[in-house]
Amino acid sequence: MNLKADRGAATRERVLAIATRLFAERGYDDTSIETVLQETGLSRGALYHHYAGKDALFEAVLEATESAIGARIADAVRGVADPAAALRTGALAWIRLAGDPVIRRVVLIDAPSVLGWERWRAMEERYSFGMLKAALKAAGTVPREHLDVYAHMLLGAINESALLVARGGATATAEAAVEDFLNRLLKTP
Amino acid sequence: MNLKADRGAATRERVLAIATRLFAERGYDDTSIETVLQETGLSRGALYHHYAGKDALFEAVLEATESAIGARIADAVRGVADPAAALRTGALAWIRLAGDPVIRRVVLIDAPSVLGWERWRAMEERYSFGMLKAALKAAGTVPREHLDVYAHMLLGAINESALLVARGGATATAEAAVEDFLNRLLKTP
DNA sequence: GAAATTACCGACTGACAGTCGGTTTGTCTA
DNA sequence: TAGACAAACCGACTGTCAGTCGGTAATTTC
Repeated sequence: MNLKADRGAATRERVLAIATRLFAERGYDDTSIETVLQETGLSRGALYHHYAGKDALFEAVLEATESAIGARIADAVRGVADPAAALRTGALAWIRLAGDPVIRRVVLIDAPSVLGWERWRAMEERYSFGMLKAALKAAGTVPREHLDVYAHMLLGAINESALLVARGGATATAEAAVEDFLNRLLKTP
Repeated sequence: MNLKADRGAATRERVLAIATRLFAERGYDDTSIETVLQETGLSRGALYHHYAGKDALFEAVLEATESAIGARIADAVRGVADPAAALRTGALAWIRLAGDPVIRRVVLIDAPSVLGWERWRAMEERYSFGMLKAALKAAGTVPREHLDVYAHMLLGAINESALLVARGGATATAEAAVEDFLNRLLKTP
């Protein structure tokens, strides 16, 4: 079980890479399985052997993307001791990452409606949202009982500004505004 | 031009009401035009005579919904003199409205991906976002150059908590958290 | 009363996601 | 090492759906 398993894994990876590009370029709806087949050179049967359906393929793309984002933000934050500063650094890193069309289209726009809010939230929990909540807790300026709602609101706010930047807004202004926003929020009242 | 125009308008309204219900119950993708035809008793040709396509129908539904939301929030805020208080009142009203499945599904989940971020933003600008920005400006505690980004972040935050409540989260906790959130944000630094 | 406009009809088309009964090709075991 | 087994891969086929188009009927306009 080696040559064969490897071939399967390689195929899955190839499909994933191509599907990622297509989903980012055209969005979920305007990407046909037909196109994925053409670009990968695979047959219908082969594709459906590896991925249960179009949603499953999208979910795999999303999972890989979220994972990559998580790693890059973790990199940016590494070595920042102060929790509030880490939160700020992480948020700014995330905003800059949102310039990437894959992240914008796949993660910020299509994911909630394709997966449904439930599954989308579950995935976010494992990645960006989870990190954010932990950081917020470490900062210690938010009452325990509001932690969850706060983390949601904060993520919503940051994602929204990320979309704004991604849409061609002024990056510098947005970053300054986000810093200001966070400073106000994280101050002990 | 009366009997005829009236009949047309009545048909459009009937379709709109039924489509609204279907989109809210099943979401955009899982609502087929076929079903709309069955439930309205209309023919294909007639439907496409009134609405250019499925997106156009959805957009009409969204427009009507947003307009209704705007009116209800304006109602809630009417008579509140202090801008900051009005902002708080409006935000809480919005969160409560988000319990409605039509609003949750159509406005918060499907709209961005069906219309595309561009057209979605343009519509929000005319309704909730426009109101929010005006209120924020009136409050006067946010630097002018950050007003736009701030309004976006705030709307993102509020929408997110609205989704949380709509998904069955604790309403009271969420409302308290939102109040706290807004209080921190609106304080002059 | 004729021309124009509007509401409405339904068969048809093309695109697409997903299915299914295969064949081929490595892998494990008796 | 033969033969069972499973995984990778194939492509014709099906059902569903959005959208089109050449109509008819009814009403308004001139």
